[in-house]
Amino acid sequence: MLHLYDSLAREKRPFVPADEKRVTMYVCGPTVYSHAHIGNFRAAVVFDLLFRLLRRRYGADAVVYARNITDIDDKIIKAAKDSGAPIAAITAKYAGIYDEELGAFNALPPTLKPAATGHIGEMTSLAARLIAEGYAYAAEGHVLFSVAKFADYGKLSGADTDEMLAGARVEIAPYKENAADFVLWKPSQDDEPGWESPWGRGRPGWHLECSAMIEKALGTTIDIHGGGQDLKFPHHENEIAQSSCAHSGAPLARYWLHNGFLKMGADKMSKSLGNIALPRDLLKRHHGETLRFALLSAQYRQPLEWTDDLIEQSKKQLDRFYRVLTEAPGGAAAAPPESILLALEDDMNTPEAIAGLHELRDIAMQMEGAPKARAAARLKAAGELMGFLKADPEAWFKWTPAPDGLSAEAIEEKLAMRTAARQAKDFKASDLIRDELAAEGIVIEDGPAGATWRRG
RNA sequence: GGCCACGUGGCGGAGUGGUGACGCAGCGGCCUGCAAAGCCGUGCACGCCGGUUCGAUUCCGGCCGUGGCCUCCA
Repeated sequence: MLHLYDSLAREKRPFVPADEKRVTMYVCGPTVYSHAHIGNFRAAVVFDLLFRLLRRRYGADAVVYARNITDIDDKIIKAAKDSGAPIAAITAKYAGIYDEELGAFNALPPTLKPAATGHIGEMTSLAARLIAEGYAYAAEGHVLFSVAKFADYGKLSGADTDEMLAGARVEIAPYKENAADFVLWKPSQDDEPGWESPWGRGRPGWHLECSAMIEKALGTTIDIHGGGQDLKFPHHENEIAQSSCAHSGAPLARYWLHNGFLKMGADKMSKSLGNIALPRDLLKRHHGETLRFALLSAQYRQPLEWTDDLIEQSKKQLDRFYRVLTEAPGGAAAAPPESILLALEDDMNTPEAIAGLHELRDIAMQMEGAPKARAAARLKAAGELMGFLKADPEAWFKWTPAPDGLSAEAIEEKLAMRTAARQAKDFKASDLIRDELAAEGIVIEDGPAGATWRRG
């Protein structure tokens, strides 16, 4: 039984989908105006893991996972103005890069990737319904949601709007009836992209996008809504308000999941602080799977400090797993052990699941022959459930991100020279070659079947 | 100021009312020509102060510290 911590209920609850034949999950995706950072990827990887767990339990075709693309937004408009490139070119470029880089992290493609600009009609329709029902009002080309009309506003974040506004540093727009009211639709200047609407030419507010896309792609009430903790307020609070009010009080999501942040030193990693690490740069030095392992090395709700040491430790652990696979390749398909499934289904306790992988590795390493192959196959199955151990084991150890450095051929050549020297008992010469290779980051290992090399 | 998290050994990071996480690093040993890998062994950690309890790192209260949200943000 899968258990998930529901941020709205503030407790871990057994997960029971409304319809086992169609399990629905929505996760707030990227705003595509520049490169995503590794913190953005934590959410994507965490919910990719959940997607995998759901697919395993309910069947690959029974899970509908939508991750949106925000391709209309003030930051995108600014990026277009700054660069002179058309908006569509910018959004297509960064949406493509996002998918490509996430693929390197072994993330499965979501079932659906709805884009905001493809749902303008749904958004204006939703806003119009909210006005008709008395939950929203139009003013000076804007459409605003009237927070006072929704009694549950603030329930998710625990926020009291009066209190929050008292201490907040926000300027209150004059057209707002209530300071906490938020924008559903806003007018566009002539040099800004816009769409015709009953309230004049304009564009959607960010929160409205998600509500409209969820309604269209997944339905009135979805099973799981995910995102980062910083989206709780106001974004998810506003989504709940919009969707519930448009649907006669029906809940937007049955389970709300929020992942914790990556930290750089003591601070949250964020674009505004500028202390970000980009997958684009990290992938130049590290295997995507190593980075995925690092992201999953803490339970998803906990903060995780992103450091080089974390990446190195992740690599070393994966090396130990892959070593088993090189020693016992090609085992028959196997099922992951129950203990690892239990850990993962317990609100995605990845550290405990990883401990289970180490246990499997220990068992496998002490075996030989067919039993070893079976144990290795179980390790591989358990790893793959988490999106690990997907690479060819031989290739894993020889993988290098950079085209510079010694080629495999050059290494093989030196290794052959060293083997000859060793056979002649000329250890001085053989050690010299080993030192030379070590200087290039190449580790030599003498095994019963001869010498092998790997990139350390 | 309001709201919400968190504080575990050198480091990362689970978990629990009463011996074990796990990993990285370290140390000792086996193996090896020497290494590497692997194997064996090893280290009385739970922010502070009270309370509840036969017993608390684990429950309750207070304090201190750190971080997040309240403005775009995974």
